[in-house]
Amino acid sequence: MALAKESPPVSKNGSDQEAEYRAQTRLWLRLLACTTLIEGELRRRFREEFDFTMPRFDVLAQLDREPSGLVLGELPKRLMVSAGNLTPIVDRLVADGYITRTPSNLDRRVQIVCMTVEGQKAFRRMAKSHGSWLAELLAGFPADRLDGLTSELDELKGAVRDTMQKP
Amino acid sequence: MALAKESPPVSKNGSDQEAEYRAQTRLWLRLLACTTLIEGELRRRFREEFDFTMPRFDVLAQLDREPSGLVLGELPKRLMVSAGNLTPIVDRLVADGYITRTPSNLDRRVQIVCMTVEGQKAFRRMAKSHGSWLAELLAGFPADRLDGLTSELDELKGAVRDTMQKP
DNA sequence: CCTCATTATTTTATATTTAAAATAAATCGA
DNA sequence: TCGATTTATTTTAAATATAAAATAATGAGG
Repeated sequence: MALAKESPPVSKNGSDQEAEYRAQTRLWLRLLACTTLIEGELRRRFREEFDFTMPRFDVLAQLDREPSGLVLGELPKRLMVSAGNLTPIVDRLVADGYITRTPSNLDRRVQIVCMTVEGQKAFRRMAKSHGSWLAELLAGFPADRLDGLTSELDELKGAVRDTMQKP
Repeated sequence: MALAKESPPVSKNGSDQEAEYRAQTRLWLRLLACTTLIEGELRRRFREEFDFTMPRFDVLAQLDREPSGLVLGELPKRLMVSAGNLTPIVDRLVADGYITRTPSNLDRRVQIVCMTVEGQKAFRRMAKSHGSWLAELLAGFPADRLDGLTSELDELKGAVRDTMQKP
């Protein structure tokens, strides 16, 4: 591997560094603003229309793609839901009849969660609304730039994840 | 006003619409993923290093730019903190000696909050860490594309806000 | 004045979130 | 097999979030 010649200068002078700091902060604030704006509106509508929270919807969304069910412990890995948080969410989804939770025969620590038929119906109804709400909110953004922005964010996500995994 | 000739076709055919839905959903999922990834890491570090939450930091950040203090009711407008939520946050910042809260003489309903000297010191210390953490997390993203991405997100935010304000 | 509507803030009730401790079951190595 | 470690999940405790009701002060009209 080439050790020297890591393209541009490795260290930056003070004011370059400052400028980069500011640009990074601006980016972060915009990212946060966009997300909270959209998330707040989606959450509000989910609550009003379906008395559902986003994490509950996310759990159903995951199970919808796994008709044979999913090991409970898989969900915190795929979603932004902590394990401790998952228990009451699953409890309520079971109580509402949207999913079932059955212990595995092979390993009695493991719970397998699976969507019920009502759960599937409810999920599809909600997913449809979710899609149209999103379309409504994003209607003012040019459709031909959706993919470009998505790619940039993909790259950003990858860069952040790489940095976080190093130590 | 021109009624006809709204540039491209007003309605799209089914599969175009579907494709746009998917592109919008992908964008939203990336946006959410980036934000939660960075936010989670920043929150974790804030808590570990300073025993501080982000809303508490945000309040100090606002007050830092207003040396003469701010009317309490101004904060929920500027930040993503609801009014009911603000009370316990401010209570604790007062208890910790970072800010003061004094009723206005002109209107006894109004509270004016103002940063203390200790608050300023604590804020600057935390803001410095915040900046360097962000720089660390975003180091893998090309510096010369920070501003471009920020502009795109600005536009997205504007588009969403416009849509939300219409009804 | 007096009442009604508005505004600023707090309180309340309920839900959710997180980290960390606890429980419980499985596995591995001596 | 025994004991130590790991793994899956739940429980707990503290903090926060939300909406909605309550409180309190102001101001505008009649």
